[in-house]
Amino acid sequence: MKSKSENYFDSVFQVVKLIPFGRVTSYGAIANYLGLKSGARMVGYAMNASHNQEDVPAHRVVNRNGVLTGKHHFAYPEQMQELLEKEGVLVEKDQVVDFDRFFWDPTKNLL
DNA sequence: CGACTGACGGGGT
DNA sequence: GACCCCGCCAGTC
Repeated sequence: MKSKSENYFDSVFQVVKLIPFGRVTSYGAIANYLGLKSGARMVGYAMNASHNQEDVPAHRVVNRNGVLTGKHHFAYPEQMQELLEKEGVLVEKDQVVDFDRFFWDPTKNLL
């Protein structure tokens, strides 16, 4: 089932899976890592399919503003914030506190 | 086949 | 600093 596009989603999933505990990243960063530069939206789309992938911590993926834009897509909106706070990432007003500090860039995972 | 939408980002006004 | 518009690509109506 599914189309060949599944491979594209899989690529996004793999990157998201690489996000360390207590870290967050942005859609644009993942898109850039995949070469989709402006395809940040596609990353969010892929995350929508991540519902079938428990190993994909979509809650660690926020927009470049550090805002939990996709919280509404979880089982319940508060789940995303709860999961992040459980990992030590404080969220206030649907926004990650010290986002720049917790930000994890996939292109820097080589470090 | 055509048009709109969408978990975004960047640039311009 | 806030607001608006465009682009990108894929999926759905």
